[in-house]
Order: sequence, then C-alpha cells, then structure tokens
Amino acid sequence: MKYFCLVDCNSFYCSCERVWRPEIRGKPVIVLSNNDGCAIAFTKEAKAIGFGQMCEPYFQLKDRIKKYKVKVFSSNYTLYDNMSKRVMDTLRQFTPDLEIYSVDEAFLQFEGFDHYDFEKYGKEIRSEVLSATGIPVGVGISTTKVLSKIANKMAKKNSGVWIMTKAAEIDQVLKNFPIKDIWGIGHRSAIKLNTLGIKTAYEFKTFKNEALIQKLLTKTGREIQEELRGVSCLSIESPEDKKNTGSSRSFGQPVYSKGELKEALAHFATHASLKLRRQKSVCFSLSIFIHTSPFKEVPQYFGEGRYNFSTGTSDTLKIIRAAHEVLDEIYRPGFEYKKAGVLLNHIVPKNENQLDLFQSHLDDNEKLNEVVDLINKKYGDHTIKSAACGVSQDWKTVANYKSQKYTTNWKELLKVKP
DNA sequence: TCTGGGGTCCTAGGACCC
DNA sequence: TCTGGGGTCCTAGGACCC
Repeated sequence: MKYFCLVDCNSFYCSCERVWRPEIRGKPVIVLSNNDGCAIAFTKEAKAIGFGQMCEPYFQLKDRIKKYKVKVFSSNYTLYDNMSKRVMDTLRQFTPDLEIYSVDEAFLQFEGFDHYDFEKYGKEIRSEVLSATGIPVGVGISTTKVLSKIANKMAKKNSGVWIMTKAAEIDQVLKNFPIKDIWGIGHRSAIKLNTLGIKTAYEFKTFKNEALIQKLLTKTGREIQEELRGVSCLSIESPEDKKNTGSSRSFGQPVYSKGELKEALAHFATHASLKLRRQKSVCFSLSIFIHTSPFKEVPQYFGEGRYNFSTGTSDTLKIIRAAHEVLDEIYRPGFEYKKAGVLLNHIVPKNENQLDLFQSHLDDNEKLNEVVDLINKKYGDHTIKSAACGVSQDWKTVANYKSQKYTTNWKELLKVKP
C-alpha cells in the first residue's frame, strides 16, 4: 500500500523572517510581493485581525497595518530559498521518495510503511523540521496526492498533523470539504461544478457522469475525481529541466523611453539566459512583452513579439540582441510602461542542440559566458554585465522593508550582542 | 447533385498552481 | 503616488503530409 504525505510550511515567508527576529514571534507579520506591491504572506496573528486576502495592494492596507502595529517585510527570496533548502534536506531523512512541489511544500511517499503509526510519524516530522530549521509545518497523510492535500488543510485547522487513511474517515472529511478548496479545482471549475449541483468534495467524488466531468474539466478534472475516490493517478515526480523559463518585473516607476526598456530587457535577458545555462540547456525561441499598468486610467498597450533562433543558444549577448530586435518591432511611443519581461521557449538540453545548415561551428561565446558566470558567482551578481543593462536603472524594483541575507552572505550574518 | 481519409506537429489560449 | 513572478498541463484548431 502506498501513502502520500504533504508537508507544507506555515506562512512560509513570514516564518523565515521570524526565525531570525525572535521579537516578532507570536506577532502579526506580513510579507510583500516584489516592488512592495501587494501582500502575499500573513502569519495567523495577522489573519486573526482581518488580513489575509492574497495580493491585496499594500497602499490600501497601510492604515490598518499602522493601527495594529503589524510588522512588514519586503520579500527576500535569497533568504527564503536557502531556508527552503534546509527544510527539504530535513524531510529527505524521512523517505527517499520526495517531491519538492514548491518553495514551501513537499510530497513524501511512504511505501512499505504499513505497520507505521502515522500519527506518531507525522508528529516526528513536525518536531524534527521545527528543531532543525525553526520553521513550523503542517503534515497531512492519506492515500493519494489530492487527498493528502486535503489532509494537510485539516492539519492546519487542527493540531498540525492529520491522518486519513480509512474510507470512513475520508468520507467524513469530504462531506464538509468545499469543492473550491480542492487542489486543482480553481474558480472556473468550481462554478461549472456548482451548476451541476456539486458543492462538496464528497458530491464530486460520488458524481456518476464521468463523461460529463471529462468534457467540462478535461483529463485533469477526471483525475482529481479518481484521486478523491482513492485511486492514485498522480505520482511523485522527480525534478526535470524547465520547459520554459524567463525573467520579468514590474518597474519601480513608470518607463516611457525605448532606451530604458532596452536596459530593462537586457537585464531580464541576462537573468533568463543564466537560468538556461545553469540547467545546461539552450533555447530556440524567445518572446518579450511590454505592458502598461492595467490598474491605472491611462492608455493601455500590451505588446508582445517573438524571435526564432536558427540554432539553440544560451548566449547572453545573442539573447539580449534578439530581445532588442523584437522591441524595435513592438515598441510604441507615448505609453506609460509598467512591466516587461523576456521568456525563453522551446528549450532542449545543450547536448541535443543542432547546428544550422550553414554553420560550421557554434558561435556562442561559450567561453565568455563561462568566465562571466564564474566571476559573478564568486564576487556577486552583476559584477560583470553587458553595457546594454545600463547603469542608472531607474526602473528597478522598490524594496523598502527588506531583511538581511542572514544565511547566505558573510556580511549580513545575524549580530548577537556581546 | 456529387470534391477523401488518416495522420502528425505546432501554437495559442485557457485553467490551474504556489 | 501605489496592484508579484514563475511555472505546468490540456485541448482545439490550423498547417501540412501522403
């Protein structure tokens, strides 16, 4: 018998901040998105006083945050990534079959664990992660991935661990579990199911017209239905190379000129091509976009365009040039640009790359990229960069409340008073 | 009057996730 | 003044082939 366990960190970003700031434990904390744009993580103390709506704009919350003395942080992804790695390393001790699902979640598979006391094992996982990393987690165990997600939600509402492996206990929970909270059922699908009179997970599980589900929710929805029935359709997946990647940002202030957009795009292209080289891949096509702000009452423009390479590449300079060429085609003057990005598509492993017909060798600045990556790794990001990235970078993201890189930078270690 | 059948590949768009 | 970033999977429909 196979069992699936979902471990999910509680208010992960907030918890990471609290590990290094004991004085805010037990206090309401909020972490903001890039650009300090909106709130994306809340502690339970913050939720208790009415915060918690994902992506609510920060400027609309400011008064209430002040009133309740909520501690606010800009997001510090360097710190969160490192804390995430510590959590995952700890979880790996409990089973080799582990899938890192996101920065703060992992699926664990237990096979041949039938004689285990899962209640006890779950508590052990919790206390081990807490003592090794300082991060509190919830643990849900059941017989499929979808059910373990539901068990995890139950765990959060209760003591932190929830086991449901017997048919009767599962049905008991599903009868009170809203359809919209099921993993994989989003807003649209929930509406479709509601019109069929399906409101709870149990009603979905026992709905007999499978062909109709297939038609309305496609294969994805059908698999969720089977998983609710205890039939495992989704398995633990091992990490694979990204099939698409990219880099994009909202600007700290509006951008009007093509020159500034070129700088920003050069920056995104540099970042995206580095990601590509890290996974030893090349891409055959690139697309860029430039947007105005949909929230502002100004003339709107959503430009996008694409470039195909004749041979796969991961060369920063080539990718910057291509991005600029596309910008020349899609740029329209007179708009107030707020966001832009570079996306790399049709990615294949580098060793499966093909020369084009008229090329005798790959002209890809391979050595140059290698050396630049090495220097930037040793001396910090952006030590060496293309001049196309510019120096003023007025479009740069705003982050007014950022914590230190406690775990990854010698200069930013936690100071303990003598 | 009456215009094939079967297949593959690619892409855009929709939906969902954290 | 002020609204995130990075992904995945599925399907329909068009282009193209013999």
